[in-house]
Amino acid sequence: METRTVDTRERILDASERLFMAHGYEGTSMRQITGDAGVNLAAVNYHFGSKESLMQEVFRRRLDWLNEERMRVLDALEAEAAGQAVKPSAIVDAFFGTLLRMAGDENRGGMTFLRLLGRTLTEPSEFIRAFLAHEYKEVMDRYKEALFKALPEVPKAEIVWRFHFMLGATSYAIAGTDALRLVTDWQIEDEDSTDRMDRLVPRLMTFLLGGLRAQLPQF
Amino acid sequence: METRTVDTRERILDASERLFMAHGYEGTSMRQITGDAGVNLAAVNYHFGSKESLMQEVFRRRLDWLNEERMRVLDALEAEAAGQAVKPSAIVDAFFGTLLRMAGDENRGGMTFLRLLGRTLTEPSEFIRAFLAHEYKEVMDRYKEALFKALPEVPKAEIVWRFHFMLGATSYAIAGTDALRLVTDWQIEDEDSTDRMDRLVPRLMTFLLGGLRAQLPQF
DNA sequence: TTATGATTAAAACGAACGTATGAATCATAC
DNA sequence: GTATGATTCATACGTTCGTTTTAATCATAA
Repeated sequence: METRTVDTRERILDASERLFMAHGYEGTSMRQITGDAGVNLAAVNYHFGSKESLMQEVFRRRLDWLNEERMRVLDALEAEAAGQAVKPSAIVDAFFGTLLRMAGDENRGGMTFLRLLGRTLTEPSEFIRAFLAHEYKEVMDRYKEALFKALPEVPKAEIVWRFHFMLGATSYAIAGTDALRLVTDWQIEDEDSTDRMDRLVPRLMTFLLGGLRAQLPQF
Repeated sequence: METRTVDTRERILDASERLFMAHGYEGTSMRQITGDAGVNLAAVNYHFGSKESLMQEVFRRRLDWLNEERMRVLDALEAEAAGQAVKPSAIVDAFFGTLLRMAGDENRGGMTFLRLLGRTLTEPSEFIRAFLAHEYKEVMDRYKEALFKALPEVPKAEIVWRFHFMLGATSYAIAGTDALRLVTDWQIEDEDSTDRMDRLVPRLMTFLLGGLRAQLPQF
């Protein structure tokens, strides 16, 4: 009962991750998934119950670790700061850097999962929206509070918005690592695709911090 | 042949814009669209040929004006600069500000279209990706060149990436004008929803320019 | 007023969808 | 080796999908 089950479940989850990333939830059929995974059509309903539950499991498998890691890192930063405010750059790196570094970790989904996450955050079906809101709530609240403390001179509403802008920039940065040229037909000459992800992290971080710390707009 | 046809076409386009925005392309059925529009099921295929062509027309109806307007504004800026480089803030406002100001113009789709555009940029089906790439190519190239000229000390690859980050932040800012709390459960207290859009423009612009002009990352 | 072309309407098409069923096959424990 | 429960398999169910077809209805010009 060991290897068969585990293999089948994993194969389904891997194929789903790939296909949901490429074609979205509604655009991916169970027959594509089971065909790609090389398992029987009925296997998804046997192991996961339904397509919706499968989608949730695809996310849970990755997000559980990601959000726990984010909590751990922020815990460490706050312990180190010993009551003082944590630097904004450290908070941003803990949240977005931890996410981006998943791209290099194939065991945690790598680029495929990141791109799936990026696109799903803007195309949420009702059920997945509710699911993500629940999965993310705790972490979001922690980081929000940390930023409030780190930037006491910036109004809270402004911080919330800027966090949201950062999410968007990051989402596009991920989703568009090769989709960039698909929309814009741009090319970045002197880099091959392995370099690109390594350079993306400092590039994006610089951009995010520039935006986060920008001078307040005048009303 | 006048009012009937035009009405039916417009009613279909309006309903499609709403429904595609709310549920995505694959998640919206022709029966929902024609039901919502109050027209016969066959009307879509009669007037537009297919669901794909309908989707393209939904975008063309709005993007044609948007991209022409972006061209006009940039033309004016460059004429005014008389050979000198245009200020980055002016370029960013011409591109993103022009987009955001559509939100207040109900005749040009308003928030509904903006949110549709925002979500579609990250969830493109193959056919719509190709369509958008074609629709946007000319404008993108113009603005890219303008930014190269405006920021000669920043490497071109860096500018391309930052443009992409700005697109992402803007897309989220739009798509999330009320979806923010759906993912994060955040609330921005002291503002009602009419205020929110007006304040969003300067907020986002500040963020974008902060990111665009951030000090270069150290490799 | 009648002929003509454009539009709408009702109904049906085959294909694909997510899911359920019951038999076959597997691994394990006795 | 046989019984038992877990898993896989082939197949079918009922729905819904985008599209097509054919007839009815409308607006307009002769």
